[in-house]
Amino acid sequence: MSAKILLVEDDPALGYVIKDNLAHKGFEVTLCKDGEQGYEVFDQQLFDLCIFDVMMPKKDGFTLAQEVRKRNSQVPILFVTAKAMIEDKLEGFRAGGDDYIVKPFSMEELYARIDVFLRRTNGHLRENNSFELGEFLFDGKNFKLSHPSGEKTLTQKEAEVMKLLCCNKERVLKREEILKAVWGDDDYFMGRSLDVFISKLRKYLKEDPNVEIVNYHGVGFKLEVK
Amino acid sequence: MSAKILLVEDDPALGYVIKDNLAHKGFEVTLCKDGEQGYEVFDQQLFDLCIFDVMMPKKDGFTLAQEVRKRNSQVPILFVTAKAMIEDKLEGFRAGGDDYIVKPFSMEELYARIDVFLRRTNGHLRENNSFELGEFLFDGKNFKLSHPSGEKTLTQKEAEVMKLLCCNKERVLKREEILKAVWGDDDYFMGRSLDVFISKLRKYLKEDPNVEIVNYHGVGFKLEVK
DNA sequence: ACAAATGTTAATGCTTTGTTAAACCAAATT
DNA sequence: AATTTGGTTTAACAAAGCATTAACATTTGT
Repeated sequence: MSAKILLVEDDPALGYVIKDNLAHKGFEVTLCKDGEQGYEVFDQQLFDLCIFDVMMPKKDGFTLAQEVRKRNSQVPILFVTAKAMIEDKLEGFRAGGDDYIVKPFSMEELYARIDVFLRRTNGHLRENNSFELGEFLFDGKNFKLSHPSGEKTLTQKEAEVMKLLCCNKERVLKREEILKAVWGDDDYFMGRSLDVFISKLRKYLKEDPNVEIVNYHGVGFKLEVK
Repeated sequence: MSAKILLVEDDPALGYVIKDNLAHKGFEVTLCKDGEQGYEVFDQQLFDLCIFDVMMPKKDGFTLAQEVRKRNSQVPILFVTAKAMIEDKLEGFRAGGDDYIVKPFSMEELYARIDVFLRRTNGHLRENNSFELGEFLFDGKNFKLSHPSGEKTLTQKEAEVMKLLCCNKERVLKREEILKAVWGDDDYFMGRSLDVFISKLRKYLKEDPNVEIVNYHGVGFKLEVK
């Protein structure tokens, strides 16, 4: 399954070159021309990796990255920067698990970086599997949902759905996306099964009225924390 | 008692970020800027863990590690490497009980590694593989499981499974991981064999109701001590 | 008001796990 | 070389644990 990459780059020429190259390598690339558009698109799809140019009109790469992170999404982000930028800022992000690449760079270099990230994601290294959800704490690794009032161990499927929701907190996940990610496929019965799981999770989460899985009729679900 | 960590990293920015983060987590970190300085410092204090950057001026991480090994065979060493290095060399070290982490990495990942190491040191007896388990004491080197009420010598396989569980106490170990680690492979019958061993170990452990091997349906097992 | 989508609960049935015993195998012993 | 012995794997069957399906209620959009 080819990795989906969100590329946000304001220079049309460069953007096109990168997209084209990556596409040839078998990646599925979505190109946006500025930070705002980038955010909109990010909000609607699941990506395996983001590549953000740092200097962009409307919304720069760092701001965009911060907004993405607010979503609690764990996608790795690779920054493209014109030259040795403010090292501090870049290092900060690096410590956060992201990386950067300095223009001009060769496609080889870019592949190398992407490779590291994707290997890491699949190679179970990137497992920050703890999520705060209002009064809850969900440990995706041990399937434990804990709350001041008690602790519940979820089943595998429950945990998988929960994790997906947590990774995409405050954002509408399409039914299809969830089914694809957790069930691997999408038919009528799986859809109903998903509903059953949502129902179960809601039951577990009802201790804290501020945490809610809301339905978007005909679209999907969103995990909200007030 | 906070663990003492020796960090040798030539990049000042990265070194600082790591040190700062670890310090916040309650570790006592000593930062050195190159291999030579690192060795001097190592020579004067006892550390619970070393983190060495591989590529450094004056003395690289591997060389430093070899010198350290000559002195003190047991400190775990975590290598930090710029990119997919010569895998062979890294794997060699890994077999020696050390580990490595590839840049860029998140602090979460780093904690996870450190955690594994320090947990391994657990019963403050890293040399003879001793683990405390409630009322039990398991000596992984001599396969002896002792309890106030008596002592039992485990067989090879029993001990291997037991040890793996002990090293990963309070964590869910996937069936696949156990099979890979103990049997080296993973087929249906090995899986059943694992179940048989779990059953045996449970029998041995039932003297202390606070020690329990719990099953995670469809996933694996976890050793819990209440 | 109607059809489609979602919520909820319960039953059904498949898969995984628990346990015991027999088969198997290799090393040690006679 | 045969036999005993200790340990691991296979087999067989019982018991749990879960996801799915079904069935029915409720909500939403048109």
